Amino acid sequence: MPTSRTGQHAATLKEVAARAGVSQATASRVLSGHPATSEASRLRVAAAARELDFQPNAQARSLRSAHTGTVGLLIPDVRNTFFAELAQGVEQEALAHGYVNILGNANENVRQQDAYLEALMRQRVDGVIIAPQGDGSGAVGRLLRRRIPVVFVDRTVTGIPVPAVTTDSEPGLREAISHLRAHGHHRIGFIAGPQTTSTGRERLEIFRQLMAEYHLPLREEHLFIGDFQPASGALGIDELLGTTRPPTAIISADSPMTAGAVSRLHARGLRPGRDIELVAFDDIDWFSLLDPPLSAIAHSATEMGRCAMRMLCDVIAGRTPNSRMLPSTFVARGPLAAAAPATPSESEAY
Amino acid sequence: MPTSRTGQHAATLKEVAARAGVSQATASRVLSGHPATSEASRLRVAAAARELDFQPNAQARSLRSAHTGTVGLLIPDVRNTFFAELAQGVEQEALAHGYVNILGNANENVRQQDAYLEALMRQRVDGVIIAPQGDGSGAVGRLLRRRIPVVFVDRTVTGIPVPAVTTDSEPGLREAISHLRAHGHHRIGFIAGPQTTSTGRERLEIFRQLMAEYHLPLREEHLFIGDFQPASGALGIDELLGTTRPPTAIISADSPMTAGAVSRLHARGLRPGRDIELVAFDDIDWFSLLDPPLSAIAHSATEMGRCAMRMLCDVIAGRTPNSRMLPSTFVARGPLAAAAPATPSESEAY
DNA sequence: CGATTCCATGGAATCGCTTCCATGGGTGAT
DNA sequence: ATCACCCATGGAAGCGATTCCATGGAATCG
Repeated sequence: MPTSRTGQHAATLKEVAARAGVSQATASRVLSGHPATSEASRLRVAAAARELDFQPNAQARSLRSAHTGTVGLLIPDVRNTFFAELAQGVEQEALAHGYVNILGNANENVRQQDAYLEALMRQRVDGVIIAPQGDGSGAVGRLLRRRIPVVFVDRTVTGIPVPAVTTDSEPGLREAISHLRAHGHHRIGFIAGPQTTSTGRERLEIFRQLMAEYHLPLREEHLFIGDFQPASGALGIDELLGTTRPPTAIISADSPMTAGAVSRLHARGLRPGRDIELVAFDDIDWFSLLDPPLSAIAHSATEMGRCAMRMLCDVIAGRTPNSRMLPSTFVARGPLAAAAPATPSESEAY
Repeated sequence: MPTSRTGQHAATLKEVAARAGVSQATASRVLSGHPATSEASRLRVAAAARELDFQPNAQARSLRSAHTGTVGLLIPDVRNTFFAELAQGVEQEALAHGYVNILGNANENVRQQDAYLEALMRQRVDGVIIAPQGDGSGAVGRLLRRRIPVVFVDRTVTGIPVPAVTTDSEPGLREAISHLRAHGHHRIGFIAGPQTTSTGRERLEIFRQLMAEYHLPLREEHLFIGDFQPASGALGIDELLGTTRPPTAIISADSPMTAGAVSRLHARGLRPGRDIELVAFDDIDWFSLLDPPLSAIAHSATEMGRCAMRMLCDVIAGRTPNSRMLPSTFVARGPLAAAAPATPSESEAY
């Protein structure tokens, strides 16, 4: 059992060594698993450490050995379920690799992102996983100049060559649009994310291409650029429904905006899935609890997080992992889940 | 602009001092805002630091000065919106006080909680905010023995005298039960949280007392003990509805269990708020988007987080802040929002 | 004008740990 | 029995900052 130390200050290696009757060097070797130790000293040191309730000082250790055993994870918004799950994925994998995770929340705000990155650099984290925003002009650039291992997750920054794990939004969006068309929707609106983020740009771009490919008319007034936050989803609904020929279906580029959109539709007395079709990017558990349930484009946040952390381990180890794209799939629910008249090929697929 | 250093290694104070043509001591004083510095050296050092893109090494600094500028926040589940918001609150306040926040996720698991606490102690955080579980026998006890500043948030551990900010669940539950009774519900079920957590125990206890106080019959088979996770909410529904005289209303002790409960009710073809009344503890934004919307007991997670962080600052400063209880309120929605026949006093309150 | 005070400064110790290097005893090979 | 080798060990040098203490020049006072 831990001894009667009053706990005034944490025990140091020196004290442990003294108590075990060995040198500091030997004590250090035992405690950090160095092979060149004898059974005898191993036992003595282990006992002393236990008795003194010894916890190595991570600061001192990393000051000397140049790595800290911590990694930083910077996400744009903890309250966004997608990123919360992503964080959980990173964390699980980090723990498995013996890393501690410092989670920072940029609040969809470049300044706060940079402030956090500075803090992470000061903490000398061994690597950083970041879902970046803006261009690489701020702290992201400094990170790279310092040769700190970095992995991008979910988002990227154009022109910055960093391994990334992202979602291939194309298959999910394709299926969604194909479903919508099959169900008779020709005027499809899009509530996009901020064009300062790669996902914001990319999903909008793919949407445009697919609309063209499926020969669906796209009016600029059926596009709304939001900021990935709930309020802008609500605003998007107002804008899109205020047009002369409003869309009959709307795709929203992330779940917080979708929440805002659903809320505003309710306020207008419209029910998504009945009076107007709504498809969300990101599949959040409560979407299926609405009545009718919401169709969504799903991709695994947890898997993305785990993957990013494994990649970061590679970068830290000096390797250069390839970027990865995880698939997205369309989850048809409510009216869209019913068989559509004009798409025999897809129905046969099941 | 930052100079042409290749960024091979981070600049050290020594290099800055050399470039500025002053001693290390002076450079240190300038950079840490010590008053005893001349205008001249202040300018020279600042310039040198900027040119070398100097970032003080937090490890070295805290090795010497015994505080690290980091605090730890340990929550049971990031994916639980309540705790995500709480984390956001803590983080905002921490940032405002110049602290960086290491967020740990215990996953509602005592072992993982203890593993994280060990890591935080190794990192020599200046303080810890924790929503604890279990008794104080594990790492929580060691934390205190080490005299590391600790604040409990949301939950507490009985017998451990640590400042805490918690929710007073009584007013919210009282209003909820009073509303339910006014609307003719006499058989009220309860899906409780794990009895290893203070909130799990407390909410159940208060529920019992209030049922007695309102002269409502309480059957043990209308109580289900879950684990604060979605699956147990679903299980709770099965158990409670499997009784010979099932409850007409159910209160669920947190939002993930509520999500599970709603989901299971759907699967059974029942709609909460219509076929059976359901009231959630924790008010999550999508509750109001269901049809009919879900009534809930609300308390502010963000405020709780901010409050906890302020309290932790007090503890770190050597003060002994008083524990605080934040109020809970009942948000009546759907059928429960309609005026009830038999409660004139409450209706008049508005 | 000489003495006291003040303040910016540099030298050097220190925080707790890791790790290089030299040492010495024990082992296996010849 | 002798030599080479191996391996556990201790001494000591840092890692990069902060901070105490002594110092010397300028400013202030009598």
